[in-house]
Amino acid sequence: MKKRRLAANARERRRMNGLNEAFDRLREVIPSLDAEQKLSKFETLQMAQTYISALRDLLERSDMNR
DNA sequence: TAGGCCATCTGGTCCT
DNA sequence: AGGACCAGATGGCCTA
Repeated sequence: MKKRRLAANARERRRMNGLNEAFDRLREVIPSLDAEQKLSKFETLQMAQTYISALRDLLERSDMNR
């Protein structure tokens, strides 16, 4: 049934939209060197991981000073 | 114009 | 059964 396929396509499109919105939100919270042009999805994940590691590091250091 | 990034379609599999 | 999730294929757009 062609109708079902089309409906499934639409759902998939919506699903990917949700995913992309999540990527946009993630881009907003990670600092990027040039705010100029946006990071690709892959770059976004990489930067997020790097950023989180840096913050975790910072946290550990500040814990040590108390 | 070749390579990177992306959106969309699709069929398979898993979950409810 | 039907929806959610996933990965592969394909084609379009942009830019280095």
